[in-house]
Amino acid sequence: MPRGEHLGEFEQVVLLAVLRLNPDGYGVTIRAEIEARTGRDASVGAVYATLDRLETKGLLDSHAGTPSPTRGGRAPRHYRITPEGRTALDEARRMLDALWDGFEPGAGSA
Amino acid sequence: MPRGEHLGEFEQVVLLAVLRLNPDGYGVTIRAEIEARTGRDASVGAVYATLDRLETKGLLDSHAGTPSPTRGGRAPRHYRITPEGRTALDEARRMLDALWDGFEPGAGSA
DNA sequence: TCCTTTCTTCTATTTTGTATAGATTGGGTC
DNA sequence: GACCCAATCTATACAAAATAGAAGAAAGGA
Repeated sequence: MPRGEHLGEFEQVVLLAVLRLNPDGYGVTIRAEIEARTGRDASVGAVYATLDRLETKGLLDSHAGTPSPTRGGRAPRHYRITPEGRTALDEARRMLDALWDGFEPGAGSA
Repeated sequence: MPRGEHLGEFEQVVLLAVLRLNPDGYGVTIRAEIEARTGRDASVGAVYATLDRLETKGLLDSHAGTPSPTRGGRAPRHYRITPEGRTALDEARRMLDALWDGFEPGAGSA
């Protein structure tokens, strides 16, 4: 198996959050989405580092936004998922589904 | 990851394979199960290292098996998932499901 | 004995994940 | 118009997880 082929756990989470917010998500809202959906409070640095890595891999791309918040603030950097990113996500999901098959979550018995 | 809170990507895969093989999986068969189900050819070292880490965390436990293969061979170490392991798996799945919700895989563009 | 088979351990290295601190930007305030 | 403040991103350092493959160990047969 060629190296660097799989999405890390947090990479999947971030990619999914970007997908949900498409195409306007940026650092702060992405982090908020993760927390809102999963209850997981990721650090700011963790989010940006992962976003950056994902962009380097071509799974995400970004462009500067216009700074128009109610008061002050630096221009946000918006992220969009690329077709490659979407494919990687589907692939990761397919893999997990194949392993879960027949063992639905919560089915403690057996 | 604050003190063993989240499962890594490969940790999830290995845990799931152990669950499927419960309670008789061991290194070699676990690796084979992963390959059979996902097509992913994980290295031997990756599997054992992960198994070990998972056991240290209490998500898996192991016991020596009896060596009864058709011909020779060292005794295998069997792995079973613990209730904590099962809980961690359900939690990881719940998190991913929450993020996928409304964006079923393969649904390409809106 | 020693060879073969099956399975596990070990060590080194790269990739991912996390935290903290700080730089940058633009608007408000006086 | 200099200064402060809040929102956002960047840099750096380090910890944990993932990878690769060679080496070691135990059991049975020739």
